[in-house]
Amino acid sequence: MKISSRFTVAVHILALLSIENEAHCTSDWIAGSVNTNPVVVRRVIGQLKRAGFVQVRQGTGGAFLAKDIKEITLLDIYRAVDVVEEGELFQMHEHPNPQCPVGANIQAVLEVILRRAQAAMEHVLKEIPLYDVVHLLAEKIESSRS
Amino acid sequence: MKISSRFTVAVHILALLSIENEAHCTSDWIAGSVNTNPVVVRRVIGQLKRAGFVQVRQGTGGAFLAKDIKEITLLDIYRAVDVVEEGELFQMHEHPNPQCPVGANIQAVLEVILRRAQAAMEHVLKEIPLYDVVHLLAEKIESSRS
DNA sequence: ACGGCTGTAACTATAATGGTTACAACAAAG
DNA sequence: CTTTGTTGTAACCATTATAGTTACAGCCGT
Repeated sequence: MKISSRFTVAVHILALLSIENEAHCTSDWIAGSVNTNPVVVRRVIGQLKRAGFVQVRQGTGGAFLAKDIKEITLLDIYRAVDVVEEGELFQMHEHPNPQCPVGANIQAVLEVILRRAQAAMEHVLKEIPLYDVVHLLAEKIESSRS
Repeated sequence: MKISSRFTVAVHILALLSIENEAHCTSDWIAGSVNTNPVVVRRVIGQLKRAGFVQVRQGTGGAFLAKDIKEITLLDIYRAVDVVEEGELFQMHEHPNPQCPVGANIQAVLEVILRRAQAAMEHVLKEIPLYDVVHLLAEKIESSRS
């Protein structure tokens, strides 16, 4: 099972807004870069808006960044698009038998360990500001232009 | 999205085989502890068998451990039950627009970062032998008996 | 008033999960 | 050698999430 592409799409959108900040970034135009449907883009942008990362111009349209890219981490984005519940990356089986000593205790033991594993993954995301992604991207774009 | 409970069920089963090693561990009996259907248990055991962690007695039935629990890590189990593809915890969107500088380069940038995040999570699992789980479990069982 | 864009609802296809029934193959016990 | 209990696997189902799509009311600048 994979973590929904909503997350990587959200990063794509934000990086796009940062790099093409002159353009009139409509959902249609963004969808062209991501290669998906404009409605999918609007849905993700809706979540980014609620998190305060972007704003959208009413009527005339177009999204733009509403927060410094040094102050948005990948973890913030990951949380904003709601791809993994807090502390619930791993699915436990519902009701192990409380009569069985193993069934009665396995969940408590596993929960501690699995939360730690999840936290390790999320910690990596937390340490990476969107700024880094944008700058790695800018470098790559630069070098591929040559 | 959550990682399939096949993983936690597999850990449950292996811990059960270790702790109740006297018992005649049929899929029916194990299913009673996990609280699921025996076929679900047999499917998981099939994967654990392929990985060489358990053996099953033909005809008469019953599974038992085939490897030292100090030599099985949670990562091994996680791999055995095939819950997350190698390096693909995060879903990328299929074909970002190669004409767009962002679309053309975002995946390469994200892949490095996201693989690192996944690796951090899996590293935690790698450091935990089944032995630790079984012993934490045994302690808990002991203390809840009092 | 027009035209282009957004936000959202509603519907769809696809895929994975976990549960269930069914049954052939197998081996031990009588 | 037949009975009994178990395994391995196929087949099917309900449920859920994802991602794409159509449709349309509402907004706002021109």
